[in-house]
Amino acid sequence: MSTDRYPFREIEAKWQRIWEDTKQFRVTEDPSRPKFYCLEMFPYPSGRIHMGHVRVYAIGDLLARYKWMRGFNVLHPMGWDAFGMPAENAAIEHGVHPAIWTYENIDNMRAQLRKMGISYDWDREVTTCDPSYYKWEQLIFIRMLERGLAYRKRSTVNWCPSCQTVLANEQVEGGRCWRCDSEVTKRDIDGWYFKITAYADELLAWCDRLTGWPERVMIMQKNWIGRSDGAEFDLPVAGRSADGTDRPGLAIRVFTTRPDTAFGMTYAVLAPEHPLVDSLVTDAAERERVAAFRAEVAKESEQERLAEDREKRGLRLSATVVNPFNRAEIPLFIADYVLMTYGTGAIMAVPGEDQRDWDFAKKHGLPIIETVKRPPDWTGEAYTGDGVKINSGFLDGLTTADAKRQAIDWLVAQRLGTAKVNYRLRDWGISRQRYWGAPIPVVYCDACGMVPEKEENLPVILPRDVQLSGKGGSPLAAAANFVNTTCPKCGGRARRETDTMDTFVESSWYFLRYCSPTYAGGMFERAAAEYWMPVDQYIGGIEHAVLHLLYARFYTKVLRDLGLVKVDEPFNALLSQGMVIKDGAKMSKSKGNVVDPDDLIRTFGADTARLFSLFAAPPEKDLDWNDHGVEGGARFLNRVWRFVVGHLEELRTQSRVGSHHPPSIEIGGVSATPPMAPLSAVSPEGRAFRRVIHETIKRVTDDIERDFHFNTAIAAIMELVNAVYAFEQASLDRVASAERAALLREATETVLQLLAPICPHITEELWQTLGHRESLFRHAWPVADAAAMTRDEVTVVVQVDGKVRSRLTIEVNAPQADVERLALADDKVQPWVSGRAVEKVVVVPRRLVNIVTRA
RNA sequence: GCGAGAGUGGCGGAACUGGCAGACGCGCUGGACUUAGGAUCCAGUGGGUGAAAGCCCUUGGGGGUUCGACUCCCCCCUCUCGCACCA
Repeated sequence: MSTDRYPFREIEAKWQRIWEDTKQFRVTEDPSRPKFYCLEMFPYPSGRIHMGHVRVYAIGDLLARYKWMRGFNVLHPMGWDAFGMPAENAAIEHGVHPAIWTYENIDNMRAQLRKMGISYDWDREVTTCDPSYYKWEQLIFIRMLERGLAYRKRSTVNWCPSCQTVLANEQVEGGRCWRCDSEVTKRDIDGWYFKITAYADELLAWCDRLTGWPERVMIMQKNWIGRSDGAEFDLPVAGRSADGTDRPGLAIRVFTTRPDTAFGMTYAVLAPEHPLVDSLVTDAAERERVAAFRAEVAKESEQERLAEDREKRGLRLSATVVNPFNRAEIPLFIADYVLMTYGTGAIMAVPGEDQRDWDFAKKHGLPIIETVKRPPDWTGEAYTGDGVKINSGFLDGLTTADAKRQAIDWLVAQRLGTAKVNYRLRDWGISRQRYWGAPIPVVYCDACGMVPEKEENLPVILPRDVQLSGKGGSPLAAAANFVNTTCPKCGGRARRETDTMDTFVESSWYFLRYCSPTYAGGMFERAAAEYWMPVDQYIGGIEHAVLHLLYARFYTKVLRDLGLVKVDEPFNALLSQGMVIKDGAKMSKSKGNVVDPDDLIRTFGADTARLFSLFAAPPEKDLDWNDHGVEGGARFLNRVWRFVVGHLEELRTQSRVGSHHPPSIEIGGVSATPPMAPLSAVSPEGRAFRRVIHETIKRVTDDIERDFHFNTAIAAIMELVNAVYAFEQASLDRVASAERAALLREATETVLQLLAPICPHITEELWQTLGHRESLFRHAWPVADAAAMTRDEVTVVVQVDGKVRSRLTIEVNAPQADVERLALADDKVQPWVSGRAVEKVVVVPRRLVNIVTRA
């Protein structure tokens, strides 16, 4: 590699120091300026940053600095998602206290991030394991408790045997723990829940309103919430009416999205764990069969669940139920394909219109009734499409949609059921049987039961001295000083809750804390939050599509309903960046394809690392890391450096074309250079070059502004630099030296300005070298000069029958007829037209002519 | 199975509302400067054919719409991601 690289080490250290010493990126609320809240997902302090961090923070900094140059008041903070399992595991393995481990890691990572030269307002740094932070979420917990939004229940939960804790549904991916990839098992356990289901509809509705979010993420969230509209009604158990009347004594409540198919119900199914099963069994023998079936299902469920084409297993009960629609008595089963966790845990089975029921019916020899007329060419099994109702009593002849409504109306009229909406979304289980998390601020008193801690006693501080074994059970339970307390209500003896909160609770509101990070009077200062919120641009990995991003949306709505914030949604726009890949695989130690950002920055500098991260791929796509590509980035920056340093004398002698020392105007604290006056009497080379300069400004601005296409923005800057080199050569004897110097100056400054958000150090340095006293980031983003971009002539492609045969250079506004005539007369076109009849000529102004011929 | 997205040179990737396919970078080839260069600069670089001008082919495959298709429509293939018995 290069031996004469620009001195990036000194430059980067120098500017990082200057930005910090002058607190250049410190911001305060300023109602007179437009604000821009730019936020990247804060990191877990694992100890070292990785290339994924480099990428996301490079993207964020580009946007922040760009907006800064556009005159926005930019909030760009950084902090630490500091609670979590790895700290605890480190403690168990190496005997370091999680707090020490965490804070050391934070120091390391902060130092690493500083070397990237990102425009953070470090005065706003937030660390979630600090009691002054989690105090406020304890307070909110109590508020939620008061409103029934936090509650405790015993339930079957996801248990990670490796992490020794409960996981929320969102934290199980394909039956495995999201963090450690262990297979998740089931457990019945008491725990705390946040009632996210109360917001299911609102979360869903906003999915369509958050237009700044990627479609993909919104679809994932919609699917996760999983709203389905249908009906719920009772199937009376035959011979079990309460008092010999029609009113059902014992009945099975079922949920269906297809009430229109009720006449096709030929059996019904309960989940094996359904609580009613016990009261339905008639004798000891059946009880035994049921117990055996349940045991079998429980045993195999975990592995079987993942098996493809799993056979549906079921057991017929002696009890039968009555289909209220047609009074038919039908068999009742328990079967593994019905889940207790969804709907009512029981279904009406309509094999004619449901493939699962069809499979089961075939296996158990149950009748199949079609209730929707099949299309003429139908050859499938269960038919799930729309159509006209048949075999359905009073619904016959209706469309499926009408029949659904009528069936529900009928159920309501008969007082048998109602319309019902079900969600796949479950309440968020937030209890963790771990130490390194925020304590849940409640106590258990023998006399008063569960009692929230008094607000004035908050925060409930996580005790320092705790034995961590990793062997299971909440570690806090063994901390007698912590557990034993007094009841906030009666003053009697009480025990503290020993579970801690899911760390996703901290990340559900950190963006609010950044608005007023040291505020001691509450979670955040109202005025500050009202000024800064919502986040204008959020940037982070797709892996949080339904985790953090859903929780944060929910939590924000809770805070809104508690009267604390005004916004409905925390993040106006989301950019979800792709992974960093190398050699076709995600970087990992086991694959040996890890690139260490420290090494990278040491060898090439932060500017190069950032440049390549942004250049190699558009942000939403995976980035294929390539060491040679990085060298290309370094080469480009060297090229910029060499040009400026090598032409310093010439560049310094001249101010910009059009005006000497353009006056500065102030836009929101940023001094703007007004557009250049149009040039008069300059050489053709000079005009062409200046057009390239201003076209580049437009391209780069559009690429950033329109769709985050930073890779093409960088390509455009590279083209401009190439053009600078070319012009430098070409202009030597053809352009007057004053004009040449002025244009080179304008081009150079433009390059530095456009490159500034991407590579802030080298550009600051060269900007200063050119004689500027003030930081580049106190100068405005350049504005493309429309006059410079006008052209007199354009190249028009001439096609004959769709194939390019020639090119014409013509006046921009040449009349269509002239263009057509010139094209037909062209030497290279002639041979292709002669002997053939010209059928028509298509002229696309300023672009192309297509001559269509016929033999 | 359902849902979403993607298939373009040796590689990463460009191509706005249909209008010169392959920008920019990597790699490679040649040249210049050099004691030397793995530095730098210049030139070339989709495939085929040709001495050259040129011609033909080319955006996963096959149809279609159109003067014109990477772009729009239909069918198929492959890959990635998400959900996965959600009634």
